[in-house]
Formats: sequence, C-alpha cells, structure tokens
Amino acid sequence: MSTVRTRFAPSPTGYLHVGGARTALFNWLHARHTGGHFILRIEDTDRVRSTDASVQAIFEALQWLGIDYDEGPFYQSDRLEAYNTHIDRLVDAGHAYYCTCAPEAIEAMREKARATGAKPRYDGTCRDKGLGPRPGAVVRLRAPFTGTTVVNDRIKGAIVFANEELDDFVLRRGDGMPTYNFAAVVDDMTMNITTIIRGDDHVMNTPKQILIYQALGHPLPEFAHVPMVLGHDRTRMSKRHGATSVTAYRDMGLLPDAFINFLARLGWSYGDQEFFTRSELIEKFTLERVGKSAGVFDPVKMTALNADHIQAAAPADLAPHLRPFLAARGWDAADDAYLQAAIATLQARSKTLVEMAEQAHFYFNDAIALDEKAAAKFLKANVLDPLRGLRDRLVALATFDEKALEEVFAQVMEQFDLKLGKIAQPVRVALTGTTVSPGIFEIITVLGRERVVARLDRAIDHIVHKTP
RNA sequence: GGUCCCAUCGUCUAGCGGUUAGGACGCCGGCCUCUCACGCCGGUAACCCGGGUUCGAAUCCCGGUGGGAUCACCA
Repeated sequence: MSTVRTRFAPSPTGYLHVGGARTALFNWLHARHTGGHFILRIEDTDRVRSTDASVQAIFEALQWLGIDYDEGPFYQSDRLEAYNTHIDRLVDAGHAYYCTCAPEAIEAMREKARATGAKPRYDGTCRDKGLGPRPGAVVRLRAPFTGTTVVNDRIKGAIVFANEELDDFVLRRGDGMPTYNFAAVVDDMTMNITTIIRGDDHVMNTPKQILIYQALGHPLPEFAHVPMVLGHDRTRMSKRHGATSVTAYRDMGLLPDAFINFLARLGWSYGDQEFFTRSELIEKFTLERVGKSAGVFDPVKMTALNADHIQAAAPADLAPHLRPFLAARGWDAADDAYLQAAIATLQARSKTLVEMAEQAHFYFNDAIALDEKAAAKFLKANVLDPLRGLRDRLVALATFDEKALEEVFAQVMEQFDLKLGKIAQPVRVALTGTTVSPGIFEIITVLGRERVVARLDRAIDHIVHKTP
C-alpha cells in the first residue's frame, strides 16, 4: 500500500477562515496519523482576486495552528507549463477542444435554456469544429452526454451523478490560465495526492474532476468530503457570524491546541472524549469517525474547551503564549520564573489568554490603582491595626512561604479577633486594588515580600489620609 | 427551480436491531470557600413526520417535510 499523501489547497483571496482551517487540520491529521505526507499548495489561478497579503496571512495562520507541511508551498501560477502540456495531450487525444464562443453568447444560451426550463449548459457549438489554438480561445472538455459518474466518498459513501447534468466545461481560460477544476486535477495527479479531503461544497465539482482524470487516463484518488461549518443561524459561516479569521481567535486569546481540539470535535468524534492533546488527535483521528452532517460553530463551547486547555497546560508552556498579551498592555514580563508563578495562580480562572492577562494586572503594575468602591468598603480605619500588625510580622518573617504566611495570618486573626474573611479582603484590596484575585496566600507568595510590604504601606497610608 | 448532501437535547455529539437513549457546552439548584474561579453533587433537555421490513427499530428501506451545498472563462 502506497503511503498517504494529502494536501491543503487554499486560494489566497483573503485570510484563512474557520472552515479552511478545519479542512487543513483534517488533511494534516490524516497525514500525520498514517505517517504520510502533507502538502501545501496555493491555488492562485485567479489573477484578479489572489493577493500576496493573503498568502502571508495563510502562512501565519497555519503556523499559529501548528500545522506544518512536508512539501510546498507550491503555487499554481508557477505551474502553467504543466497545465498546458496536459491541455495539449487532451486536445490531441480528442478529449478536449478549442472554443471561440463569446462569453456573452454562452450567457445568452444559458438564459434561454433557463427560460425554457432546460439545463443551462454549453450547446457544443465548437465541439466538432476542430479548431486549433488561437488567441482568446478557451479549451473545453469533451464530456459524455450519457452514463453516470460516481464518487466513492470516504465520508458520504457512493454519490451518483448523471452525466447529462454535466456539460463541456472550460479547462483553460481565454487568458491561458487553467480553471480551478483542471488545475486541481493536474496538480493532485502530478503531486500524487492519494486522499483529497476538502469541504462539502466541493462535491459538485467532483464528477467534473473525475471526468478529467478519466480523460487523462489516470487512476482516481480517494475523496473525503467534510461537512460544512455553519454559523449560529445554520447557514454557511461568514463574516456576519462574528470572527471567521483564524488569527482573530489567536488574538482573542485562544490556545492553538485548544482551537484545533475544538475544530476537530466539530465533525469528528471519538466516543465520549472531548479533550484531546495534539498528539492524541494525531493518534486517534480517522476519517471513519468523521460525521456526515454539518455542524454549528459554538464560540461558547470553544471558550470552555480553551479554559480546559489553559488549566491543563504547564505554566512554562503557557508563558510564551501569554507574553504577547502582556506586552500589548505594556507590562514587563522579563522574569520568567515570576511570570510562570503568576500564571499558575491564574490558570483556573482564565477562559482565554486575554482574561489571564487582564487578571495579571497587579503582578506587573506596582502602581496599582485602588478601586474606589473596594477601597471604601475594605480599607477603613478598623483594619488599620490589623494591617500594621500583619505588615510588621511579614517584615520579620524568616521564611516567606505559604505555610509561614498562614501562621502569620492566624496570629493576626487571633490578636484582633478577626475571621480570615475580615482580614483577607482588605489585604486583597491593598495588594491588587480590587476585591477579586487568586487566593490571598498565593498572591502574597508570588508577589514577594518587597512588593507586598510596599503595597501594605500604601494601603495603610491611604487609610490614614482618607479616613477622618 | 435542477442536481447533490444532511436530519439524536438549544449547541457539539455517542449510538452502528434489543440501552432507564450516554457524554460535553449552556442553563438551574446545592456543596466547598479568604474574594473570584476551579472542583464536586444533582437537575433541565433530543431520536423531524408518515409508511413499511422485523418478534423488536434512533439504528434498515421508501415517501414527505425541513435545512444546507451547488449550478461561471471564481476557487
């Protein structure tokens, strides 16, 4: 059995969107699972809509997703020679022919056909004229009128098309560029692609492509059409459903591993399991377990999965992902050990890296802003002495760890007859400026004695000056 | 409209003739607790409809309905 070869073949006419990312992912997973090769090919035969910025955007998105390729990127625009030699083969063999019909004329014949309820297809005016190459002429496939073409899909099973539904479609445009269907077949053929995994929206192209394979006398690859990703209104996902660009999810603070986990589970399942690491995905992914029906993209569930991944990750692995978000806020996270310690306290309370960065504010801002309401409620004269007592004991503490801290708090609580809640909240406000944060002992330990004492002093000062 | 695909809780899904139809997200209770979270316990909620086949259908077949995709010298 020959080794599996899959490919992702986006057209660079915009950013990489969610559906494309999932197609890329499934191709990649199938290749990695089987020990095959994954190839990247840029389908830029549309000279008008293709842009270099889009190509870069696609690279950037794939890199973030962690989807690497073994061959490529190949550009169809570099391969015109290959398409032309195959066109010549087809014309010489009589499987294709030159056509000089004007686009307007063809549109007119389609209109007419639609009006009479007939199929809007090319009428074959040039089919038997035996025309040779000439400027502006297109090349059409001589397609069969009768019979049937069947797609044996790995996901959907056998799909039968009557050939009379197809017409002599264009293989090469008047400007010499191949059409999508032709270029895709020539490329898949010459790149020895064994398994074509792509979106559902391509099934209607498949019989046309099969006809081309047959005309070229080449064995068929396997096809696997993955169901669509829908928006909340069950229509194909688009801009009006919110963010569709992959990099937008990066910027929202998703972890790439969480994102691919979510994408994989949208359409693919493995029993009751929801959480998959990247290597588990590779190990367990098979086309057999890809479902047949389209699925709605649920950002809430995606975020929940992201929270699970954040919680399961090692702080050291999270740090590089969090850094850009800290930097964007102008915070200095150069101290890696400090950053990781801070992360460890935030993992259970962050659904996204954005949330984590926001909650990390007090770790990276020594000039913390005291929330007005919080200060008014908790930094009052009645806690002045307990805070002072705590401060002095902390300064005197020999070992500054959670165990010692708990003892110190216990002493202060007993001395002033306070419950932990009564002292923890004022301290929390003093250290973070707000009433919400990780556990009080955790943040004291992470912040370290110097910062803690300085902030307690500030709070004490605040009480002294703001309170009558 | 033609052609093609699809159909289990609101959503993602498990199920591949016999299950109290399971899990996850969400939502609602409760517990835990120094705040917020995490976690834990419990609850809510589904087989699109109609015919067959079968001792027995969510599972197989047919029809309907609904949704989606596609009908280019775009990919």
